[in-house]
Amino acid sequence: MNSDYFSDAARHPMIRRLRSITDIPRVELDALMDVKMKVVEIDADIDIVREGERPTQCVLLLEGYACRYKLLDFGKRQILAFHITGDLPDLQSYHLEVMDHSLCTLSPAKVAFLSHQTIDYIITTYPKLAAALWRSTLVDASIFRQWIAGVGRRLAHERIAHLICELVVRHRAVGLAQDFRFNFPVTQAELGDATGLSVVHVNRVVRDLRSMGLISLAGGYVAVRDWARLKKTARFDASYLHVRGGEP
Amino acid sequence: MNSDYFSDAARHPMIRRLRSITDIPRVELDALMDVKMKVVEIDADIDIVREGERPTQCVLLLEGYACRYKLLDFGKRQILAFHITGDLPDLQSYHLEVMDHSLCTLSPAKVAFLSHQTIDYIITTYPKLAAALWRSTLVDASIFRQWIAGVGRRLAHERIAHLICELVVRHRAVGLAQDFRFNFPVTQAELGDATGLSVVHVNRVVRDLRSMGLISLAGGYVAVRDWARLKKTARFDASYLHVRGGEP
DNA sequence: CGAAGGCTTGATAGACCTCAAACACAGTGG
DNA sequence: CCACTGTGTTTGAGGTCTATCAAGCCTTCG
Repeated sequence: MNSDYFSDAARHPMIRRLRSITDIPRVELDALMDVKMKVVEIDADIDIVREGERPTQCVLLLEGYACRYKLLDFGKRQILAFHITGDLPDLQSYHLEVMDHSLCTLSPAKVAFLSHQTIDYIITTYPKLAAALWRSTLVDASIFRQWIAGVGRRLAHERIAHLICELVVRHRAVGLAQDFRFNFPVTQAELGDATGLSVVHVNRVVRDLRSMGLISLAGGYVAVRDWARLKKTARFDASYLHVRGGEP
Repeated sequence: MNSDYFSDAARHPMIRRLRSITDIPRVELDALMDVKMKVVEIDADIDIVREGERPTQCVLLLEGYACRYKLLDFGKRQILAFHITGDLPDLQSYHLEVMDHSLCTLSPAKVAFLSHQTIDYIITTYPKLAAALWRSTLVDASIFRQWIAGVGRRLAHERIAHLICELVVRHRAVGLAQDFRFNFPVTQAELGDATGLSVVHVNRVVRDLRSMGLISLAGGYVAVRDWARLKKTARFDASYLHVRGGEP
């Protein structure tokens, strides 16, 4: 266990995350900080949980990127969500026994494992934390809905711009993108699997967004060059992220 | 209040629904049946809640079809979910103050309203019901994930076949499609908005599925003619619906 | 330095869209 | 009873966004 993370509520990634979407009383925060978690370092491109498995614990992402995905026929893949520091990417496994998708690191990552028993204890003891955890899965669901609308009805440029807008807001909500620049260790192939596009097309769209002066994307980082115009081309409205205080 | 619905647990739509995905002790079921709900009849094509609103109650669908949708620019629309008898289509509003999408009837419907206060009472008093409600929103989220994969990576024929497979299983799970035939008061335009396709293309795909002898679709009803082949063309696996006892 | 993975670009192809119009059917009213 | 209207379905034709195939380039790393 790393005291850097867990000694101080302001630095506890899970607390930052939960507090970004809801208010939690001090007592319950303190209780959460006392929870024992096994911390593990994991390489990039490692499946943490696989579709069909029956996990007995949930993952808390402390550092790095992860994604959820489904595999389809003919090697096709659909990424369902990106996850960043503080996220609980498979909290649903607490109630849904069998994984209906897989969870995979996209970069070297540090994660903590929370046993379902522990979650049980938290939920039955701390009503506000219980509410916060439920709410967290509901925010995930809201993002899923937005993604359905994206792949269903948006053009390629809008989809990719929208995804970047989403990640900007989520990073900023937990204090990880001060100047509209943040870690983004995602290949163009993965971007394609997330947006339902081919690598080739992703590449062309990214080239366009770059040449329009909206973003720069290289070396595992995104920097937003023109937030207003990026939002406009994405037709982005952050309210679906249900962040307290709205878009930063 | 209609005693037909609420006098007997086996006929209570919400109880059928919750029991289809999880186990709930008798005491809590009885408690749920005692909950007061205002029952209202609503015409087809009426918005029950709209994006941006802050509802103080949740909807329980007693009869009829409803859908959740988002409106996009240029009159584009994306349907996010279909809802049938027993569903709680906007339960997430209990924790997410502002609606990020709208809820609309697709047929004449009968709904009951559950105030957030009532839900509060249920959750704080009956832990198994609390778990069941959370689980219900998690099943919704699982369906959203499947839909992302559908619009993102599946061909038109697969998408529509898959949607019908999903509705077959969901109807059967609550006893509403004995012989693989069930109510489906959905226009082809709405089918298109759900699958991310144009009306014209939906029409052609439906024509194909019909001529392949997989389904018949008319007069507000779907009948599955060849379940095995329909599943195969959809590449359908019901596990994402997290129905107790699996696919019927 | 060779291998591997990721990025980039060109050319061709296909799935699906848009436009347009005809058809079917139920409800309405004279 | 029959036009009239509106909504939903169906079909044809042409167009486009995006996929696929193919290949070259760059960077990283053992």
